[in-house]
Amino acid sequence: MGAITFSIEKRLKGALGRAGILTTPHGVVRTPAFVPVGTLATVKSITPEEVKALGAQIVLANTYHLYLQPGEAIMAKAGGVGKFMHYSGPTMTDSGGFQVFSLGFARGHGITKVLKEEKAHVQRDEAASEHSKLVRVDEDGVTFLSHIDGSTHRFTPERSIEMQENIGADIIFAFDECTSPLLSREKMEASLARTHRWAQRSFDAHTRKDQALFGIVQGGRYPDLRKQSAEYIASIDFDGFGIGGSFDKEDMTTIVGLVNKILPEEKPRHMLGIGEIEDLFEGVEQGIDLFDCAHPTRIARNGTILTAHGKRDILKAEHREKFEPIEEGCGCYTCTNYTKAYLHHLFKAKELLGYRLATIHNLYFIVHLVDAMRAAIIDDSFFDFKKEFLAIYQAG
RNA sequence: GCGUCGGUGGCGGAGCGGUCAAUCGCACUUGACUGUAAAUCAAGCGCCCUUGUGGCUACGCAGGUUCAAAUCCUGCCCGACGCA
Repeated sequence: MGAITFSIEKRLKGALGRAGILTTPHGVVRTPAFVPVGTLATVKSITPEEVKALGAQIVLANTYHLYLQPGEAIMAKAGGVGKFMHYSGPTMTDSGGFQVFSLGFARGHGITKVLKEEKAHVQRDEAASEHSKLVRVDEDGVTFLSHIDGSTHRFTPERSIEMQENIGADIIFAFDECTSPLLSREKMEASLARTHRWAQRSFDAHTRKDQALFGIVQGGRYPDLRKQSAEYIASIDFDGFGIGGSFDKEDMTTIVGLVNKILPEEKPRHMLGIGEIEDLFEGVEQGIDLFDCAHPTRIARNGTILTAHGKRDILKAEHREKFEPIEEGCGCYTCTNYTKAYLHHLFKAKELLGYRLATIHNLYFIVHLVDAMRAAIIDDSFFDFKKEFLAIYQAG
């Protein structure tokens, strides 16, 4: 080790949760923490200074997207993503493995990585392993057609690591395959075995010791495969771990708990791409230290505002004359300065400021919520906090 | 006063004898969004119901022609422009 250190400050009694401190070359992250997603070296619509100001401690960017534009060479010349985007805090990059899914099977199937009950009846295994024309997976790696211009590109574990070293984040991830939640058992097994081989190759390819490398646990919705994956990935000396892949909404908690019971507790665990309110509580309880998720920023741009009383669609006419903050008592920049009526107007008019203000609020909300979970672990009130918060949130 | 063009659903604007309850855009309503191809996408949008190759009322108003009219004819009302 060396790039990062992780220490546990307090454990959650009766569960796997913990409050910790993660130290990176660019600063400290108090965990559990929510990591805003800045795919293209920008958290869409807001500045890095605003990201910091709203309370975020670390940002995650994406290798596939940065590789396509502006290109890893630019990142390297700039002195790394952080410097390039003028963000001085800790950073991490995803390996591009998620794009195997998002540009592959997910495309055109209307399927997201977390499968909800209502959708479970649709074509469970039917064509579930097919990828779109943009992605082709083989043993050695993945061939992508650029979603931008259709040109062909090749990712292997070695290339992913090389690119991530050029991009230069503090924490990087092994190259994996994020599979569809509809994938059959048989195909899941094959994919998992390959992801394991890719994990070892990623580990072997990693040379920059000022960057931490996290291995990724897969296994879909199969508990035994998840267990097997956790054991295998834990056997490699990664600096930390990501839990990736797809889940059935109902048993995500169980699977995360099962995995975290196996992963070494002295290393940080990152839940990839999870960020709905209920899921964050479950994840923290089950021992997750970091979460990244595009959800809060994306729904913000689409007009959905997170509040303690549930989600609100700012586009609805009911907000037209509400000259009050989105959320009473919220300390974010948006709520302390602007009204629902104003945001409603901005969204109706498709004014850029609306997207900014909504993004600032949603990120503030979710970052502070996870911070509050941390505080609750420390003062032994996590379960009460969870119960009370969710009761109000889910009541709408 | 004469002439020309035009009056279509909340708005703009198609249609110009049947397949039109009426293309399309906007607006509006609802829903989705979980390691970001997303400032995006989907559905609905005359009224009624036993929800259907269902009924009813509709394309300025009133008549007429036709098996059939938003679409053709006549009159009236209204608007724009031109000429007096």
